[in-house]
Amino acid sequence: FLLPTMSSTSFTDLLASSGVDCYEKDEDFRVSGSVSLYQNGGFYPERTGSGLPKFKTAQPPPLPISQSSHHFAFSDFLESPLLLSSSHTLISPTTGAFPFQGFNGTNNHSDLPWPQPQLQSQPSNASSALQETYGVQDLQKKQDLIARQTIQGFGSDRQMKVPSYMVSRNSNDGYGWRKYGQKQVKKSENPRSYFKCTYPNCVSKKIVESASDGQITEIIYKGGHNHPKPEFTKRPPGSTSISSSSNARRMFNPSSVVSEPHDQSENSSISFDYSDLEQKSLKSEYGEVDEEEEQPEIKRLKREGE
DNA sequence: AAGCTTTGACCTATA
DNA sequence: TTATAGGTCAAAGCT
Repeated sequence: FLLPTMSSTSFTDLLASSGVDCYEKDEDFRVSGSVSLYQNGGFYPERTGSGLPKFKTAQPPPLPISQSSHHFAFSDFLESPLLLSSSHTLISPTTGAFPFQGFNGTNNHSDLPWPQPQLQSQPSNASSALQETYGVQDLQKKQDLIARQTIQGFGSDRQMKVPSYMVSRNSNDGYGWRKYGQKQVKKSENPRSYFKCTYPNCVSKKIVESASDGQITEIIYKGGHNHPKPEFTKRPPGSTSISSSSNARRMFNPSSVVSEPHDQSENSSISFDYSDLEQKSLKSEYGEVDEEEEQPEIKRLKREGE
């Protein structure tokens, strides 16, 4: 299942899917692979007995991810934050930081096409990481922090910021988000922006904490989407790239045909094509060779899957 | 005109 | 009960 290309997926591709891709077909709350980070990091929204999302959970439930491919789209894997921890992490084009490099091999998934069960079932890893990262002594009091394990602290011994282009465009995760508030909170020097999913009746929300320079320092997801990613996104005329939405859609309807191989949507609230951006960034700023070689492969394989 | 962001006010939970 | 902080509302303005 195209696994060989997964390791080539850049970290930024994964981060780009900052949304909790947890479209539910039923109350079973089946989630797709991209939730793995949330599992480890606590973004995973927990369900209460009433079926309502339970936010800020400290103990993410066991991840019911099927490792079979039929619940999983390649594009979702491409977007999966899981790979953020892979050995193929990239230098952030915007920050110059090495995102998610803090695992130091203990949670190295570089050779894993999919989150390993033991990792999924060990939320304490996140706790430990946080404890090391932040020196948190009282995890009971910090469960909220754990639940909202941020990208910046995910197994890292130093703050890792998400390149601003990944989120600052307001959800490069294929979903539409509408900002409904902003607040300066005490616990953080950076203001928080509050977003709601624009899909009708979708209660999914996210909170983005960003520094003054536009860099995202924290992303908190609340609730899961009760719908697939929008299939059609706005895009500039003449665009020929595939959007993450289109890719994701295939997960729900594998037989669907994506007419355009590379939907490059630049609509700020719908989707954003990071792969192109990343490629450009890598080429122009870092002269990345691997990505230059492998990105076309990814695109080619994407087309093959259609 | 629709949909978005901004932003002060308001609501709610917690200590 | 009150103070505080975080989250949300909603009117206004913008694109």
